[in-house]
Amino acid sequence: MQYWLFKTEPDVFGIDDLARAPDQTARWDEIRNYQARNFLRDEVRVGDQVFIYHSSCKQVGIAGVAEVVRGAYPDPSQFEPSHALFDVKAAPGSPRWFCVDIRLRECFSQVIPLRQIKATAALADMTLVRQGRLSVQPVSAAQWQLVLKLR
DNA sequence: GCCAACGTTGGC
DNA sequence: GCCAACGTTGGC
Repeated sequence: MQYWLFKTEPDVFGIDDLARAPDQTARWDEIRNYQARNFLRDEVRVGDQVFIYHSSCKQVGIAGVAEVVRGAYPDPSQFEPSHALFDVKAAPGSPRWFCVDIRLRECFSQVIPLRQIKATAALADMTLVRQGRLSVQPVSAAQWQLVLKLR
């Protein structure tokens, strides 16, 4: 079992939307970055635990925990011509982009601020701190436990 | 809204 | 394969 951090813009789809979804389960889709895609497609497994991170919003930080309940499958949005992220180079037989399904496990009472994570010396090696712009990123077991202590 | 950092595209 | 130009991310 591995740990991950998934980013989202809560104005588009945040942890509250996940909480309201049927069975508190939703497709994690619209990833259009190769590094993130490779993690989703090749390494994210059913049962893996995921931090839900809110970006580009008032309260930037980690909002809660979810669990992967379905492994990688082709992201349907790439095949829909009307979709903003339609990919003309993708075909059902040769998908380029993948998604997974996740279910909410815990919504933190308060978002753990990015500021606080950056201020925690033991978390200085988190990908979140080192590489700001990756939307699917691995989290070590030690980092996972440390972040949970900041709740 | 600014802008740094990073990713992608495309000519050569 | 290089690299300039351009686009996107995302904190502040």
